[in-house]
Amino acid sequence: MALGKNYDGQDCSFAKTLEVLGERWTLLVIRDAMCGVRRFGDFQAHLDIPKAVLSQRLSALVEAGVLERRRYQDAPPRDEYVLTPMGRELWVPVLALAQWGERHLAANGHRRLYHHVTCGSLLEPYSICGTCGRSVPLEEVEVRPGPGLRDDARTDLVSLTLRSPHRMLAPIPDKMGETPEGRSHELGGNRVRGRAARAAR
Amino acid sequence: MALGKNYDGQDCSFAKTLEVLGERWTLLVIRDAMCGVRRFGDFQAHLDIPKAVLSQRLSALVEAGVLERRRYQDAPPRDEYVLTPMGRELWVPVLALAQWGERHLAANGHRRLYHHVTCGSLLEPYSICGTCGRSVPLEEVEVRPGPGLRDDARTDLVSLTLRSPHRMLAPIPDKMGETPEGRSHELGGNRVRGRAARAAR
DNA sequence: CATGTTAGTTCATTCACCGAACCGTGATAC
DNA sequence: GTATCACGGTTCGGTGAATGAACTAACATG
Repeated sequence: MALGKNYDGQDCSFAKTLEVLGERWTLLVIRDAMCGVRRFGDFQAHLDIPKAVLSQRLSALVEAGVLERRRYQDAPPRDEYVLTPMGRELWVPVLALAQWGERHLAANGHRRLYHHVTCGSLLEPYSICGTCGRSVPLEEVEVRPGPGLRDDARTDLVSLTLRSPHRMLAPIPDKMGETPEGRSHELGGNRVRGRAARAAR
Repeated sequence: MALGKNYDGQDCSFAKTLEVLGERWTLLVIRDAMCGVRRFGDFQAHLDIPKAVLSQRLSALVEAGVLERRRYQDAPPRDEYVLTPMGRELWVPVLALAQWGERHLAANGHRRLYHHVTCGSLLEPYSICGTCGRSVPLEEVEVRPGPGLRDDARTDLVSLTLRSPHRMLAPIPDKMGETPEGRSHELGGNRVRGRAARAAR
């Protein structure tokens, strides 16, 4: 619980919302899920979050109906976590928070640009497409790297994938384009290899 | 800090946003400020938050530029906390989160309804007025109690004020309409008297 | 001068987060 | 077949933040 249980008389749904979304890491998990992150290891490498916390957050979000846990492989049992329709509706507040941050906290220019995938236009506030004038749902959005992303040293699979334009909700691929070596410096985590073998069969 | 300091390589402003807004209680403080709560005691009584935490959150929000601390009385030095323009821009994400919660988490119907004050229409997502079609800024919004608020037992000044329609950002009044007595049951906090004396001079 | 009000701070306890280590299951290497 | 590795967790001890109660400061009231 994000705010103690004594909420019997609390008067607005905002508090209830924060009970579901307000804990540390939770909104970042949701944002990653919107970008197509589905697997435990990808969340973990990209967010650099303790596994125990990630596990608890994923379970809580499944419990709350924001994520759905889905078996995608039985051999070693593996699940992935995907947004439910209820979770996808969080696009509005998530984008609004992101755009607020871009306006007021991004010193080096925007880091992520959100485009309407059908016409390519940049999204304006409220997820409104500058060309169509319509409000664009998450399914029609593409993230592109912005100028503020220049010096991004992260080497995890999600960060690498998002260095190119990426359709929201489209799964992060199993591997990247075979960067042969010279990547094992940094702080030990963030390895990219591995899934290639299983995926190749 | 909401998420540890190791954010050198973090890739989206969303994380930075959550460093400012993501801590426990912070968004509730902002939401209260949008409703016109300005004084330490009113925040404290309405949110039922430990004073130490409230003090820390208010200072952090002032530091971040979301709130402005403003002396309103010198006799005993007293400050009030009001939203800056940057803080007022948080209306869009705050409303979006509130509306998401109302849709998905409010079992007994909506608790708060947000109306465009000039034409009276209910606000749609993105703070768009159903009648005008324009996006409505916080300054033109009125909160009204919704059907889900039926059994609201809270007796603090803010809750009492919000039982009637209230213009957003309009300060919570110093006192209510003299409910003579019969209010000192409950759990000890939440007293309403007191400010009448000073205000009357 | 005793009491009350408001906005804090201080302090001890409790709780959540953290990182490291460990575990279970299956795949791969030898 | 056995050793090793990858993945997705769980367990556990240490740390830091949240909590609630008590205390303080500055003034007002009676």
